[in-house]
Amino acid sequence: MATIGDVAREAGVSRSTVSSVLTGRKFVTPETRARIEAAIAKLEYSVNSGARALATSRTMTFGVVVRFHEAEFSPALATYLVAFSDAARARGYAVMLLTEPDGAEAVRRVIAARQVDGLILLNVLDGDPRLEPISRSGYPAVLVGNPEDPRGIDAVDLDFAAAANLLVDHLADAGHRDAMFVRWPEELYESGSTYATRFERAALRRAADRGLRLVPVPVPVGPEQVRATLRTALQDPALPRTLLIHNDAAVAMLPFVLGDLRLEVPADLNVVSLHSAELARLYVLSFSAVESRPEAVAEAAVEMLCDRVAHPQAPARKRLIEPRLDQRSSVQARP
Amino acid sequence: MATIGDVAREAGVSRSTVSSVLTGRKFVTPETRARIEAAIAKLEYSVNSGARALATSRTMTFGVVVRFHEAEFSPALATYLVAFSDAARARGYAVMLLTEPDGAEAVRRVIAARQVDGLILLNVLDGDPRLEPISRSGYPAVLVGNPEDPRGIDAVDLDFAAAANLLVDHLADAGHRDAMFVRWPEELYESGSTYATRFERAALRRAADRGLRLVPVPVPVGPEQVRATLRTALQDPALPRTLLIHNDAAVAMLPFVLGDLRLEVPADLNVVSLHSAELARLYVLSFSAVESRPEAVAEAAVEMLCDRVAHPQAPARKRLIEPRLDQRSSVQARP
DNA sequence: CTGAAAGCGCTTACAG
DNA sequence: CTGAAAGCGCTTACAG
Repeated sequence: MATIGDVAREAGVSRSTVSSVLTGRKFVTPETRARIEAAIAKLEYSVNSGARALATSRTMTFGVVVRFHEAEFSPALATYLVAFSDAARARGYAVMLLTEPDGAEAVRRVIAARQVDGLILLNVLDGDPRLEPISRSGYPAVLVGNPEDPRGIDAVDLDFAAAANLLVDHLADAGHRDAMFVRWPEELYESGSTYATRFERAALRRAADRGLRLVPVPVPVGPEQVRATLRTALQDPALPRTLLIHNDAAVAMLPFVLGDLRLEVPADLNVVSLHSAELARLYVLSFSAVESRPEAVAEAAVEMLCDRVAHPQAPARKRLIEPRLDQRSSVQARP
Repeated sequence: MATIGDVAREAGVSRSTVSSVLTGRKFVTPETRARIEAAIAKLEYSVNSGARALATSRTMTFGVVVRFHEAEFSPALATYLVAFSDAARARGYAVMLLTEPDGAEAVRRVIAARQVDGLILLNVLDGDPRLEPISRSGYPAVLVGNPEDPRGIDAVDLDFAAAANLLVDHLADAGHRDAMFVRWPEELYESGSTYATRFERAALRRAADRGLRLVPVPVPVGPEQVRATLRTALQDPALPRTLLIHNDAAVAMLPFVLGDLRLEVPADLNVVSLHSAELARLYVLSFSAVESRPEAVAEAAVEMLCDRVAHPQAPARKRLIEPRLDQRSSVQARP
C-alpha cells in the first residue's frame, strides 16, 4: 500500500503539502494540488484510517450498543442497525456493533480503548446501567429511549405519548366508548422500559379525557402464550370488540387468531395499533396504525451525536420524533 | 486518559517493559509485572486501540458487508449480525457494519483505508461484484454463501442441498408421492442466489430419485401477492395437498391463509419447510422444518476468517454447515 | 530480564 | 504557499 510519503515523492512535494490537500484545511495552489491528485490516482493511494485516527484523536466510528429484552420483538432491530449505519456513513462515520450481554461493560471497554468517537444506546431503560460509565466519562452519546433521568446525556425517541394520543383519538373520534388495551408483558413495564410506560400513561390519560374506557389485556411472552391470550380475550363476551394494541408480538399473531375464530376486521372487530414498519412491510396488516419510524429516529440520533462531538459542552438535548397515523379503515364509526 | 508512558513512569520501568506485559509476548519478572499491573489499575489505563493498530497493522476489526434483496426476508438479518458480533468478540475482534447499497464500493473503500483486518460478505450471489476487489487485493475474507466460483475466497454456508434432501426424504419416507414445491420468486433464482438454486437442484434430483413428484409454485414478492398465490394454490384441487416450502415469506404467511381457507395441518394439509430460526421463534410454526442455524454459520465464518488472517497463503476452504431436521408432526404417513 | 531507539502513517503548529 | 520537525500512543527488533 502506498503511504503519504510515496505520494509526496511522486508529486515532488513534502508530506505536509499532501496532507493539506487530503484534509482540505489549507490552501494549496491549483498546480501543486493537481500534481498531488495525479500522484494519488496513480498510486491508488488512500489515507490509512488508523494513522489518521491516531494523529487526530478521531476514529470516525460510532458504537451502537444493542440491548435485548426477551419480551420484545426483534424483526425491527435489523432495520434500526442498517438505518444507523446509513445515517452515520452519510456523515463520514462508520458503525461498530456492540452486542455483549453486559452493555455497561461494553461501554466501558470501548471508551477506555478510545475505539469510537461516540455511542448510540438502543432501547434505553429507566435506570439503565449503561448510562453510568457514559455520564461519568462525559463521552459523547445519544440514548434511543426517553428515560426519566437521562443523566445529562442526549436522547431521542419516537414520541410514544403522542402516538398513544393519536390512536386513542382515532377511536374516540369514531365514536368508540371502550376498547381492550393489548399491552406488553408486565415484566417489560417493570423493567423500566420507557416506551412501554410512556405509551401506557398517555393512553390512559387521553382515554379518560375522551371518555374511552380501556380494559387492559397484558400479553405474556412466547408465541403460544400470545396466541392463547388473544384467543381467550377475543372470545370473552364481556370484553369490548375494539382493540388498541401496543405489542408487536400480538400484532403479528393477531391475524392467526382472527383465522382461528373466523373474525373479520372491521366487521367483527375494530383494531388500531402501534408497531414497527418492518411488521407492516412483511405482513398483511391492514390495521390503522402508528409506525415507529426507525429511519427518522436513526437520522436524528446520528445528527445529535455529530453535534455533540463538535460541541462537547453544549447543554443536553432531548428530541421526540413525531409519529404519524396511517389510516387503513380497520375502525368503523359508532353512532 | 493515561498512556503507556504514564504507566511506565508510575511503575518505574520503561515503556517497552509495560508493552511486554500488555502484549504478553515477553517474559517479565513477577515483581515488575506486579508493579506494572498495579500502575495500570491505579491509572485505569487501557491500551489505545488505534495506536496499537498502527503499530501492529492489525485493527482487530472485521467488516460485515450486508446485502439486501427485496425478494428476501429480513427478520433473520439481526440474528446474523448479532451472531457475527458475538463470535468475533469471543476472538478479540470488533465488527463494523457495511451497509452501503454498492457493496463492491464499500469493500474497496475499507480495504484501501485499512479499516478492517478481514471481511465477511453476507448473502453472496453467483457473479457477486463484491468478490472482484477482494480477490484482486487478496484481502482476508469469508463468503457467506456458496457461489459456483468463489474466486479463491473462503466460503461457508448452510448445506442447502442437504437440507433439501432431508425434507424430501421426510416426505418420501412418510409415503408421499407428490408435493407442491413452494419456491422463492423467480427473480431470486435469476439473480444468482446460491442458496435458492442449490436447494432447488438438490430437491428436484432427490425427489426424482425417491419418486416424489414436485409441482413448482413460485411465489412473488409482497405480502398481498404471497397471500393470494398461496390461497389460489391451496384451493386448486389439481394440486397436491402436501407442501415443501423454501420461502420464508410464504412460511410466515401460510398460517394466515390456512385461517382464510379453514384448513388444518396435518389433517387437511401436510407441510415441511426450510426457514430461519427467527421465524420459528416468533410465530407458532408447528411445521417439521430445517432451520438455517445463523449462530453456527456465524461461528464458522469468524473462525475461518481468523485462520485466514493467521495464514494468508493457506489454500481456500469451503465449509458447509450440516442442517438438522426438526420434526413437529406436520406430516402424516400415507399408505 | 530491561531499556533506548526507531518506526507505524498520519496531522499540525511553526518557520521560512 | 511549502517544508522540516515534532508528536499522536503504541510495538518491536536490537543492545546490554
